[in-house]
Amino acid sequence: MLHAMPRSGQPQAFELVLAWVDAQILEGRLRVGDHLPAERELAATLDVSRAAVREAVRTLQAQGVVHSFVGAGPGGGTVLTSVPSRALSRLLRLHVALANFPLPDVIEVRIALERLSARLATVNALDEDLADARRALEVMRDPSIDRQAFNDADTEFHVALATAAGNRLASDLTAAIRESMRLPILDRFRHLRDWDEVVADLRSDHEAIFAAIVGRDADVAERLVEAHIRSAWQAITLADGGGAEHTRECADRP
Amino acid sequence: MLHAMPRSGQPQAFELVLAWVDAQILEGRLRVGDHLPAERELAATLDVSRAAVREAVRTLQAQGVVHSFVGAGPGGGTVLTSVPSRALSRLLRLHVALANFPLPDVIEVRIALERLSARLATVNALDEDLADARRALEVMRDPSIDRQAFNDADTEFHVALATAAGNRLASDLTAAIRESMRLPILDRFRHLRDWDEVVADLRSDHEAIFAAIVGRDADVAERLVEAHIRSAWQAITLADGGGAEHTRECADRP
DNA sequence: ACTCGCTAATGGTCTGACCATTTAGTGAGA
DNA sequence: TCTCACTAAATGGTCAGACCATTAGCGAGT
Repeated sequence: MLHAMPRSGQPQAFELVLAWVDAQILEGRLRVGDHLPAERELAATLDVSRAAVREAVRTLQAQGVVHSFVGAGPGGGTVLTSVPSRALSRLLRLHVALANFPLPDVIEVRIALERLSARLATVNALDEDLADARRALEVMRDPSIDRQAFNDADTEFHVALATAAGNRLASDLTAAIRESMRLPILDRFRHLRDWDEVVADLRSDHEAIFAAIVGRDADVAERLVEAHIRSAWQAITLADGGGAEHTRECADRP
Repeated sequence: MLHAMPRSGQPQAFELVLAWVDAQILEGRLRVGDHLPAERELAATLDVSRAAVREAVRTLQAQGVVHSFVGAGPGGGTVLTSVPSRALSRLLRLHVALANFPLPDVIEVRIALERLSARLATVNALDEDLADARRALEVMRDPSIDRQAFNDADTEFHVALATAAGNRLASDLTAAIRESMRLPILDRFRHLRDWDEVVADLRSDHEAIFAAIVGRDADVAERLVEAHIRSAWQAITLADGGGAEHTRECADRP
């Protein structure tokens, strides 16, 4: 049910390797921090070529399950990791770019997740957990900040709240969603006419959300987060000069 | 910021290919349904080996972005797809198995997502959109149903609601989360003592949720969904005979 | 006891070959 | 002219074997 089957019923060579690793993980023989057998050894064990093993490793790497290091001894080899956020980010980003996930859908999910995070942060977060969020607020207070830097600090604020909430899945998804929307948001930011007005609203939204969380008012925090995300999205979609509508997410990386 | 850098500053060969594909997608030159250049051709274009291209393709495949077909002509080649749900499922399943995402965290996110889906389904879903959910309800009404079949119908019910809600990201995430919890849930099901009582509760929960949705009462639907998920989780975690606690997700696939 | 250098093991990469599958064209036969 | 079988080409799938850069560990020499 899980893996795509090729034309015939035979699993592909790299799927054999994936199935082997799956089984090891499921049966608890492989845990985070453990080393996979060396590529040549695993290839010999499973009677496939080393190329097949490497393709499987790439698959696992794309899922954030392993990370490879060159060199001999304990420092080298392919190790089970626990960094799913990068993998989630890349996956979401690609599918948003392909329009498999329409942005309005993403926004709704983002609201649901950040409402959860706001509530959890209100209940669980200690003061030092909120240090990152506080720092992001400081950065956004700078009147001379440019649009990209503001957006990055904005992202950091929301991700910091999600992290402070202590729910790993929620925070990783939140980070992934923000990352997936980075280019579309920057594109709309660029076409904003009343930037100063928008950024003032965003600033006060953030301050109010933060105050509600440190004030331990979960209901208000939840409500403010939802209102903030909705109004911000509306501001950069409806109020733009119309230039963003037909602008395909154009690459601006150096 | 996105891709892991190897030891030195040089990007790895397969990352060159990924970057190229990324750029094509971002600039709109590659859309869903389009063919990637043939592996040999792409290798020549980017001046890397075919093995490197294949590793990149495996990465993209793991992200649900492409699917490969053997053979010449339009029927063959590697094609951009839009099936992120399998990729999401596998990613979540692995990380749940590795305990990178603790199950209680997953449950909280699931509640947030399904509350959203319930609300959206109440507002958006036409009657025919709910046919799958209705069919799953029928299946679960069978008194002689075994635990695995019940769980599969249960999953189908929740996923059908999410699909009827019309939010692709929410439904894909819901499906992925259910899939990632399948083995842990089945394991706990197996150790349940008062199965008949639990299943009766689940049945009535589902019927009530469905009634609230067709009755267009979003608030009630949301509330019922959250209560249902919480009570079901509590029933299979707290009320089990203690056997599930130390049972590592043991494989039961054929 | 310390240092230097060698060796082995690792992943990273490339080359070149062969296979199975599929399409498209081509030619022989009706 | 049409039809069918066959061939050729293009595709991904797989493998074997080589070489490289990096790293850890060991051992000889000081």
